[in-house]
Amino acid sequence: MIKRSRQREAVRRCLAERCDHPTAETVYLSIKDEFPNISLGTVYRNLSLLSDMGEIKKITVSGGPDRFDGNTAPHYHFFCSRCGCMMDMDLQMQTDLDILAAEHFSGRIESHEIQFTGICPECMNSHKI
Amino acid sequence: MIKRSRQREAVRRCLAERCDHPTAETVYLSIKDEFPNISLGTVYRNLSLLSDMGEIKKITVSGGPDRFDGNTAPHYHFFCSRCGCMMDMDLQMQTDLDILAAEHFSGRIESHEIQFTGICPECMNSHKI
DNA sequence: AATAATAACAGTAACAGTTCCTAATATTTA
DNA sequence: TAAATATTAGGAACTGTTACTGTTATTATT
Repeated sequence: MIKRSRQREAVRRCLAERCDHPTAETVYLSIKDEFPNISLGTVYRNLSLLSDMGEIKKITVSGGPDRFDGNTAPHYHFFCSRCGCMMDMDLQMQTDLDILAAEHFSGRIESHEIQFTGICPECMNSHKI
Repeated sequence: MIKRSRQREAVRRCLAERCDHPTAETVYLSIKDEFPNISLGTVYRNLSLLSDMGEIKKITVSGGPDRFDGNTAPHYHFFCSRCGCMMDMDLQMQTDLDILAAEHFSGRIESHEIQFTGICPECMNSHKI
């Protein structure tokens, strides 16, 4: 039986409010204003709990800590190789990819994820490249 | 100036020979037959060295250690959610995706990666699902 | 071939991100 | 209100990876 907790609410709320796909550490620091002595372990536990319940999404990034996404609707991500920021892509789901991939595959394909890489808009502006 | 070393050759050869996208640990154990006292650090160092030189590719997997791929030609991957194995997909590169994604994006898109998820052929056979 | 220069090594300590443990606290049930 | 128990804070422990150090292997020079 699951009980509600203020800390878990705060984690949930934090992810709902921001769209920058924060890390556990960032969520922790962000919540610390409201709960000065929240534990990092609590943040981790609730992040994976919410993730297991399907209320948030965990995003694995190469060579860095995991990030979390409050937007559970299927969508793709962009990762800036310059500043390391991550953002959602405005691109409809390519459902046909699963079908296309299944043609030469004898297993079962359930889903796919796409991660784009490049230079984010902000980096394009701030530095001349 | 880079000098050749038997250990690095072994790492390179190991990845060239197998197509199961081994982890650093797996490469280490595999090489240990030939070099009984090779250091895990040496394996890590050479894996990232070869990766930096573009001779192999590093693959980041959610909730597990990094894997390495001796096939540097652009291709997509499949990850089995049951046994955790990883395999190459027989699907041509969807280069149009970068163009499509760029339409509603003011940054610069350089590339993309796709990872399919589901049940691998072997798991489909061995267990009735 | 011998020597010098230095890249790479083995071994190990340190590190980052994450999970696990315990006694205390908060939430729910009765 | 009291009992039951999920959750917490805090910190120890764990995993994957990188960095450090003195030694060894490889290459360049003589």
